[in-house]
Amino acid sequence: MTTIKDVAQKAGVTVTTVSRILNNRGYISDATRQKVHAVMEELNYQPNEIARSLYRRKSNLIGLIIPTVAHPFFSELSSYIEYYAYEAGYKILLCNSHLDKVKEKEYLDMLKRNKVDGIIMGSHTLEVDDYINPKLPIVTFDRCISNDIPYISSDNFQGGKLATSLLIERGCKKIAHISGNLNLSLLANKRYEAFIAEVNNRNVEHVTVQTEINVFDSKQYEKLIHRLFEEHPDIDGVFSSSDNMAANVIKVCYRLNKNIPADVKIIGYDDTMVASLLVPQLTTIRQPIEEMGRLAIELIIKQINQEEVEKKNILPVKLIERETT
Amino acid sequence: MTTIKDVAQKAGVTVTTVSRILNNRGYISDATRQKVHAVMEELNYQPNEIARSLYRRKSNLIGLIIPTVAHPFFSELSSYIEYYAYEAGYKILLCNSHLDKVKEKEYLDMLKRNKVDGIIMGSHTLEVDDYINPKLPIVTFDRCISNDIPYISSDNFQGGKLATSLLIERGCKKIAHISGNLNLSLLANKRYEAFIAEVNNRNVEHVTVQTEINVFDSKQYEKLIHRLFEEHPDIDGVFSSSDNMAANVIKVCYRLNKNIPADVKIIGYDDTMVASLLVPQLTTIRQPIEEMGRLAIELIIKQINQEEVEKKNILPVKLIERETT
DNA sequence: TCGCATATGTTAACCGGTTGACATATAGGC
DNA sequence: GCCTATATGTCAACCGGTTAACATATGCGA
Repeated sequence: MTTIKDVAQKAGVTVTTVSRILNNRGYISDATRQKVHAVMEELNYQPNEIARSLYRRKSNLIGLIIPTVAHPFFSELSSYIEYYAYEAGYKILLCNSHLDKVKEKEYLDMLKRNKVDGIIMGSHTLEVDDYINPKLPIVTFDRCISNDIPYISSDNFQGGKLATSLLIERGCKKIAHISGNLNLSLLANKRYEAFIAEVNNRNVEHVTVQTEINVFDSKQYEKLIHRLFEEHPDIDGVFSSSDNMAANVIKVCYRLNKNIPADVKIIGYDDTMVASLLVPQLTTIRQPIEEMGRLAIELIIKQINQEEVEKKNILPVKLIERETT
Repeated sequence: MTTIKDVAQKAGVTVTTVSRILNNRGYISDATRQKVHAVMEELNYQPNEIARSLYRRKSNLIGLIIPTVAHPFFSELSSYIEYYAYEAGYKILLCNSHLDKVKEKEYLDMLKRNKVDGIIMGSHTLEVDDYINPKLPIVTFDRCISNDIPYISSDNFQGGKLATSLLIERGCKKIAHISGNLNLSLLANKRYEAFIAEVNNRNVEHVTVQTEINVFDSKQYEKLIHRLFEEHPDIDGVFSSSDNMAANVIKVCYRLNKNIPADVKIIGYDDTMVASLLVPQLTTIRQPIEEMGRLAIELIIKQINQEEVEKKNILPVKLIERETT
C-alpha cells in the first residue's frame, strides 16, 4: 500500500508538503504541486480515507436502515437517497432490517460503531427509542419518534382521503382497505384513519385487512385477498396501501372473473414503477419519492452542519388516476 | 465521545486490559471482565471501528457497484448481497453508476480510498479494465473482464435458448428479441446469440431491438415497442431481456388489442417479483438471484482470506412457464 | 519452597494521515 | 537594506484503538 510517506519520499518533499497539497492549505509552488501530483499518479496513490476519517472525526458515511431494498418503494427511495448523498460527498451504508427488531437494533449499534455521520431510518419496529444518541443526526421516514428527531412523510391522511373519496365518487358501495401493520406507530396508518373517517362520513360499507411487508411472499397475499373476496363477495372497491398489494388484488380479481374497473375499482399507493407497468395501469396515490430522498439527505447534512432543521416535513401527495378506477 | 480510555479510567484498569477484554486475548478474571462490561454499558461505549479498521488494515466493507438499485433485478440482488454480507460480518457500500462511465470510475476510486475489503461489480461501462488493482478482491456480475477476476453469471446462452425454443414450440412464426445494449461486452448478450442461433436453426423469421437500462422512463420503452409492432405487425412472439421490458410489451399488446397469449406470446427474463405480479402472469427465465448474491459474497470473502476461487461461475437458469406463452 | 498458570500493569510503537508551532530561505517591492 | 509574501522543512502531538515485550503479583499444586 502506498502511503503519503512514499509519495513524499519519491517527490523529494516532506509529508507536510504533500498533506498541504492534498488539503489545499498554505503556500505551494506550481512546480512542487505538479511534481507531487505526478508522483501520486505514478504510484497510483489514494489517500487513506480511514485515517482521514479518524483524525477528522468524520466518516462521510450515512447509514440507511429500511425494511428491505427489494421492495419497489424502498428501492426507488434508496436510489434517490444514494444519488443525492453522492452529490454531497457522502456514501451510503445499506441495511435491510426485514422489520426484525433484533436486526434493527444491531444495525443501529453497528452504524454507531462505524461512526456514520447520520442515520436515515425507514424501519421502525423498536418501541423504546431512547437508545438513539441525541447527538447523532437522524432523519426518519414515516414515523414521529420524538419532538427532537426530524421526520419525513408524505401527507398520508390526505392520501387516504383522496383514495377513499375517489372510490366513493366512482360509485363504490363496499370498500375494502388493505393496510400495513396498524400496531406499529407509523404515519402511514393515517391512511387508515382517513379511510375510516371518509367511509363513515359518507356512510359507506367497508372492511379492513392488515398485512405485513414481505415482498417475497406474494402467494400469501393472494390467499388473503382471495379470502377477503370470499367473505365479502360484494366488495366493489379496494384501497390498497401499496402498489404491490394492489397488483395482487388485480390478479385475484382476474382469477375471479371480476372486471376492473367495472366490477371492482382498485387504487394503490406510492406510484412506484409497477403501478404504470400493470395492465390495467394502476390508479394510485403518488408519493414524491425523489423529493423525499433528496430531503432526507438535506436534513441529515444540515444537522451535521449544526444548522436548525424543520422537524415535521410532510410532503404533498397526488392522485394519479389511470385505468383501475 | 467515550473512548477506551474513559472506560479504563472509570473501571480502574488500563486500556490494555480493556482492549484484552474487547478482543478476548490473554488472561482476564471474571470479576474484571464483568466490571469493565458494566462500565461500557454505563458509558454506552462502542469501540470506534474506524480506529480498529486503521490498525487492522481491514474495514469489513464491501463496495457494490450496480447500474441502479431501482431496477427490480438489482434491487433483489442487492437485498440478498446485503443479507449474506451482514451474516458474514461485512457491510455494504451502495453505489449506483447509472451506467455512467465517469461515475463508475469515480465510485471505483472512492471505494479504494475507503479501503473496502472487496468490490462487487454489476456495472460495466468501462473498457479499460487495467485500472483495477489486482490485489483488491473483486467479483463481477455478467462480465468476464480478465482471467484473474472471478465472475458470476447465470447460463445466459441456455436461457436464451430455452426462451426462444419455447416460443417456437408454441407456434410463433415471427419472433422479436428485445435485448440490452449489445455493444457492452456483457455475458447477457449470449441470450441474443442463443436467440439468433435458435431462430436461424429453426428457420424462423425474427427481428431484434436494442435498449438501454433506464428504469424511470417506461414511456420511452412503450414507444419503442409500439414502433416495433407498427413496423412488424405480424410479430407473434417476443423474447424480452428483462421482465420489466416484457411488462411494457404486455401493455402495448393490450393497447393494440392483441390477445396474450393467443395473438402474441411473451417471455421475459430474470423472474423478478414483477413477473408474477403481472396479469397475465409472465412466463420468464428465472435467474437464481439469491444464489448469485450469496455466491458473490462467498467469492469475495474467500479472496479476502487468500483462498483460491473458481473464476467462472455459471449458474443454471430455469424456465418458468406462466400465462403469457 | 519452587514453579507455573493466572491476572494485570507499564511503556511505547503503530496504523496513515492532519495540523499547529516554529524555523528557514528566497524573491520582489519600496 | 528592510519588510513581507511565498515556499518548504522540522518536529511532535493527535485521532482511537491494538499489540508486543516485559514487569509484577498472587495463589495453588507438587
